[in-house]
Amino acid sequence: MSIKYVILGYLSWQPMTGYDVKKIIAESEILPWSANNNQVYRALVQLHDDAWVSKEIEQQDGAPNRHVYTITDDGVRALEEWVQTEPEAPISKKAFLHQLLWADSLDTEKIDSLLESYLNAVGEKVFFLRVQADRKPNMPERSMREKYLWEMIHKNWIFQYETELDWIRRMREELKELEAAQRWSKS
Amino acid sequence: MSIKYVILGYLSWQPMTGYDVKKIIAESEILPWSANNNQVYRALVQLHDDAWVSKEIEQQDGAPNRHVYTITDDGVRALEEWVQTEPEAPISKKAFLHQLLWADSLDTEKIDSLLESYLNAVGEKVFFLRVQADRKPNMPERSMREKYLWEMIHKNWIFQYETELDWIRRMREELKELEAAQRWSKS
DNA sequence: TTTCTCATGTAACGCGTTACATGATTAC
DNA sequence: GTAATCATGTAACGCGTTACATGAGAAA
Repeated sequence: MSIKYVILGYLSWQPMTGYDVKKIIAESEILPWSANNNQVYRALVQLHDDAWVSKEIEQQDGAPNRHVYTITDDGVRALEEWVQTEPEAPISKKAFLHQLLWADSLDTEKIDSLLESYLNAVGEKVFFLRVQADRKPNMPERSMREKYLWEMIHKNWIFQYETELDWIRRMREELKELEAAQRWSKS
Repeated sequence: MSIKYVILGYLSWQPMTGYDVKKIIAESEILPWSANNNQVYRALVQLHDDAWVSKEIEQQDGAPNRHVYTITDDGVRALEEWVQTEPEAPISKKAFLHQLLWADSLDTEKIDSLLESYLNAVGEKVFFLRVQADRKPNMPERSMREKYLWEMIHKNWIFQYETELDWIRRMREELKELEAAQRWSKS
């Protein structure tokens, strides 16, 4: 997936330095990158090579010079094209589900406590998503519709994790019932 | 995430060759790997080096010899430990949402048709998930509980994509309303 | 005095992907 | 005759990660 275009997107909102971009990516709950220097600074070099951004160097003393990147007309066009590329279904990595596939060797209590841990992990994630959806840092609101788009995108993530929470709760109950039913049939 | 352990899991169900493993991964709707040779055959070499699987070579003529891998006691133990490792929240890559973030430069009709394409992509995915959840290929059912676990894992994926479909439908309606409201206020 | 923020960059490595390579048998 | 299935493997490459490297000023 293209971190390159995501960065270009933010530059279409405001001119920024690599350091700024890095911070936005690191703080965001919905951008799935770790925001390491390697990727961000390289992407900016690429964007500059493509002439999708221009670069201005602000002299500083006491700190390295700031390289401020600004989107160009070519960049605006490239972004608009990318936005219209054929949508693809999301791809999720649910490592825990792969663990669960082979969890039948554990007793039901152990499985239940694993599910509880999973519930907590997902719950925490939702919590931070909610906080960020409320505070709206680094969220462009250049029009009512843009504001709506951003809010819905945040809701998308919240809904996804809430669906997960429902699934966990349901599973914990049903596993208890299954266990009870089997104990009954054995005695 | 560890394709290595997923492969070990399947070997805990049945002894298999690399070719068999590859087919299972390729056919599965819920395993997120492309099942390329490089990964599968290397993983099997690693598992063998770890002594988590043993290897038997079946002589054949007309085709390469079959290398049949069988899980060892050490392997069973390693799998059981891995199953109990601390669960982590899922990580999703929703490339389309990143496109939508910067879609405010498009008119509402264009956005709607993008959403429609996304709806189709996700709808197709759900369809195949449903088919596979029904047919249950390569699904171990060594106990009632294992059967239940596998069914719930498939449902998890179906629920996730259905939540996505609901979100898309809602968004398409709300965007139309927003558009109408704004046209009203302008005239 | 230690830690945080600002600000840029490089090196080494892991995981995953596509494509390449071989070759017999079976099905259409 | 062409394509799919069986069956093993290697090479090149891209994307992402952690860790390394530097260095000043401000805050705790």
